[in-house]
Amino acid sequence: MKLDTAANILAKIGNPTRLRIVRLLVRAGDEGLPVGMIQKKLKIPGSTLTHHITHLKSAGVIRQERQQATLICKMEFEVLRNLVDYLTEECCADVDAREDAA
Amino acid sequence: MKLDTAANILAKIGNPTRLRIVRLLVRAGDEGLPVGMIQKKLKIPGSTLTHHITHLKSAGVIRQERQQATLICKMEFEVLRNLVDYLTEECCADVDAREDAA
DNA sequence: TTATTATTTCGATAATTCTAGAAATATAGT
DNA sequence: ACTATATTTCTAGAATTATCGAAATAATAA
Repeated sequence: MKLDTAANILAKIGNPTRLRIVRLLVRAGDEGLPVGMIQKKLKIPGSTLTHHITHLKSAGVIRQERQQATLICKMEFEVLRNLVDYLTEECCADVDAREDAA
Repeated sequence: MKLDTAANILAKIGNPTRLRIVRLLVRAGDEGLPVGMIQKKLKIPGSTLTHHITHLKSAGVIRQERQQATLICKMEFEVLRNLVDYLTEECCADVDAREDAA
């Protein structure tokens, strides 16, 4: 994973409201959760919620699928997993500090 | 780890310049790296670098220790590890979606 | 105590992000 | 066609963050 990609995802889920959305969707599993249900739980205006959903989608963290009149938000678990892997590698990198890699 | 704490750390390391700083410091290990060395590698003005270092310190991601005339930046590895743990728990949370937890 | 190197603080501007009301669009039922 | 529900788009103001030059401070050596 490229540094800028990782930074982008981190920045997106680094917003408290969006991190709450992510938590909800992770717990919802593969079934996902309708936008309306997320709104109900977070108690924020729809336009604000859409704003945050747009950010999460743009970073590839979630996707949306229509089911009749309602839109279901689903976690892209692999993206999240890749991010954790990236951080883990960074975190546990060999201590024999390479001089390059900036 | 509280959600807001995690979100704060994520937001801080979600900036590309700061993520580069973190990478450098992780690779530098427990010895850390002087501010000047970081500046040399990132090629950014000192005041800009200080700005980012201040953010990372405020989130507890790094600390600074003086060694004579130079300030050494060091990674707070445990904080990073805790963050990864938090994300991993979120990521691998039980699929039997709890109705609470928002 | 003057000079030098290392780093921060100050201050100002530009850029981005957040928030949310109002209007628009989409889907489906009557 | 009309209504209701679900969600987004538009828009604009507020808030936060990023950038960096100039001046200030810290530590040390000459």
